Amino acid sequence: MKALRRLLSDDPVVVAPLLLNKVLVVGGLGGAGAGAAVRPGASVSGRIVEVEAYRGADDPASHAFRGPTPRNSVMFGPPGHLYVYFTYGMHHCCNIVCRPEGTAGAVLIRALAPLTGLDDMRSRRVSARRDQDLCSGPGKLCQALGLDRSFDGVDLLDTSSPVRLLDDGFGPPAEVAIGPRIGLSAKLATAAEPWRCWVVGESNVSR
DNA sequence: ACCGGGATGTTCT
DNA sequence: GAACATCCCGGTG
Repeated sequence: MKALRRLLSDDPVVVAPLLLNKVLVVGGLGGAGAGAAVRPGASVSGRIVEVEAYRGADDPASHAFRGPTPRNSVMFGPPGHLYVYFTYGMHHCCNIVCRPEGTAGAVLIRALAPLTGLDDMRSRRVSARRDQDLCSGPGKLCQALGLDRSFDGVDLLDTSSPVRLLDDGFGPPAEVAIGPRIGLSAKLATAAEPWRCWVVGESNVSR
C-alpha cells in the first residue's frame, strides 16, 4: 500500500491513467471482534475504467482553484483519501485525492466495471435497465456504491476503511484513450485540456 | 438514433 | 442569485 500512496502524491494528470484497472471497494469487512474476516459476498466493488484529472490551484475547473472551503478541504489533505461532493441537487461524485498534503489535486472517478455486489447496485439504481448502466457515470457509480458526503475524507489505503482502493492484479489496460473532460463550462481556460482517460473497448464508460 | 429540458439543493459570489 | 465535474425522460426522425 506504500507504493500506491507514493503514486498518488504526484500530479493528478500523471496519476489518472495509472488508476485505470485499479479496484474501488465499499464494505465487505467483517464486524467488530478478533479475527474479523473479509466477506466477499457483502462487498460492492468495481474496476475503474474512466477518470478525469483536476489539478487544483492551476486548474479553474477544479473545486480547489479558489483555495480551501468547508466542501473541498479534503483535497488539501494527504493523498489517497476520498473526496465526495454533492452536485445538481441530487448527485454525488467521488474523487481520489492526489498531491502531497497541503497541495490540492484529485482524480474524478467517472466509470466502473462492476465486479461484486451487483444485486446491491441494482436495488439502488432502479432506473438502470442493463448492468452496463449501473456505474457508467460519476453520479451513477456513487449511487450504485452508496457513496455520499458521509464518506468524504476516508483513507482509501487503510485496510479497515469503509472504502478502499486496491491493486487487484488486473494490470495496466491494453489500450488507453485520452480526451477532454466532460461537463465543464467552455469559458474555463483548462476546459479543453485532454485530462480525461478511459479503457478502450470497455462497455462501461460514460456517455 | 439524437436532442431538449426539468429535477433539485448546496456552495460560493 | 447564479452556477453546478449529472441523470433521466419524453419528444422527434
